[in-house]
Amino acid sequence: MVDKNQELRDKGLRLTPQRQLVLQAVRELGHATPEEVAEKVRSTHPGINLSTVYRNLETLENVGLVQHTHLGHGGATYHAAEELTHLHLVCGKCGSVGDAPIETAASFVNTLIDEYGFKTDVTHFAIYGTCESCTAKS
Amino acid sequence: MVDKNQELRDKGLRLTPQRQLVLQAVRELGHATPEEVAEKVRSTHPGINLSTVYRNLETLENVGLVQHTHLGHGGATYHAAEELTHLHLVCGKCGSVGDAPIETAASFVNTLIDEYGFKTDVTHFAIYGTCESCTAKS
DNA sequence: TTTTTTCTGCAAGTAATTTGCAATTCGCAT
DNA sequence: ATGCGAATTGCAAATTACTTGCAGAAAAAA
Repeated sequence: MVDKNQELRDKGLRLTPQRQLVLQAVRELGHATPEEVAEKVRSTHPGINLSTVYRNLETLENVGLVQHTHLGHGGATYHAAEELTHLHLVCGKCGSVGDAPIETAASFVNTLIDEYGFKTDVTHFAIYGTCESCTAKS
Repeated sequence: MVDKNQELRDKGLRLTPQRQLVLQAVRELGHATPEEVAEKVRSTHPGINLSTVYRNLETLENVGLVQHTHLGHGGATYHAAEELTHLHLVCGKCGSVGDAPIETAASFVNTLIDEYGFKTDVTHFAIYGTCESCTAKS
C-alpha cells in the first residue's frame, strides 16, 4: 500500500481519501464519465462532493495518471493512463464503448504521419460508428 | 436561385431567410460551432436568435444537408453534407482542422468491420493529434 | 386573400461543469 | 506528538452550452 501512496506523493499530490477513491474508481471502471466516477465512489463513500470528483480528475490528469477523451456526445470520459493500450469504438446508437488493440490502426497512423505530417494521439483515439449488435438490430 | 430554393423545399422545409443564412454560413465556414455559425449569420443579419440557429442546424441535419461531429471539446461542429468527403485531422494544440481523403482510412475501416463487426461512420471520423506545424514548433 | 402550419424570437429552463470561499485536513517541521 | 502553512474539500452560486414553451410572425396551401 505504500506503493500506491507513493504514486500520488511522487507527483506532488496529497493523499486524501477522496483522491485515492477517484483514482481507484477510474481504474476499476475502465471508461467513465465524471458522473459515473462519482457514483462509483459514492457507493462506498456517500459523502463525496461532485466538484471534488471533477477537481481530482483534472488534477490526476495534470500529473498524467488519468486521461480524458470526448467520445460521442457532451461528456468527457476518463480512463487510467495504464489503460491506454486500445482504441475506443464508440457506438452512436447505444453509446457502448468497445475496444480494439492499437495495432489495428498502426498502418493508418503511419500513413497520416508520412503523408500529412499529422501525429495522431492514440490515447485520444475514438472511432465513431455502429457496433455489431446495433447493426444486427436494424 | 430557384435551385437553392428547391433544395430546401424538396426536403419539405420552408424557405425562411434565417434558414438560408444558416445553411449558407455552414457552407462558407467549412467547420463551425453553432456559435460561430451564429456570428457569421449576424455579420450580415444581426437580429437572428441563437436558438434559431440551433434549431436550424438540427433541422438541416435531419434532412441530411449538414452534419455534426464532436471534434475535441464540448461544442459540436457542423459542416455541409457535401463536404463530407474527407477525414478531419483535429490538432489538439492549435485547434486547426486538416483534411485527408477518406481512402486513407479504407483498410483500417475494413479491418474494424471484419474483426469487430464495427461499422465506422466515416462522416463522423475525427482524428485527434498534433498537426505538422505544431509539431515543428515544439 | 384567407387559412393552415411552420418558424422565429424571447424568456425561462436544464444539464454539465466551474468557481469563490470558509472550514478542514494533510504533511512537514518541530 | 503538536502546530503550522498549504493543499483540499464541501457547499452554494455562477457559468456555459444548449433546449423548450409559447405567442406572434411569416410561409405555403387553398
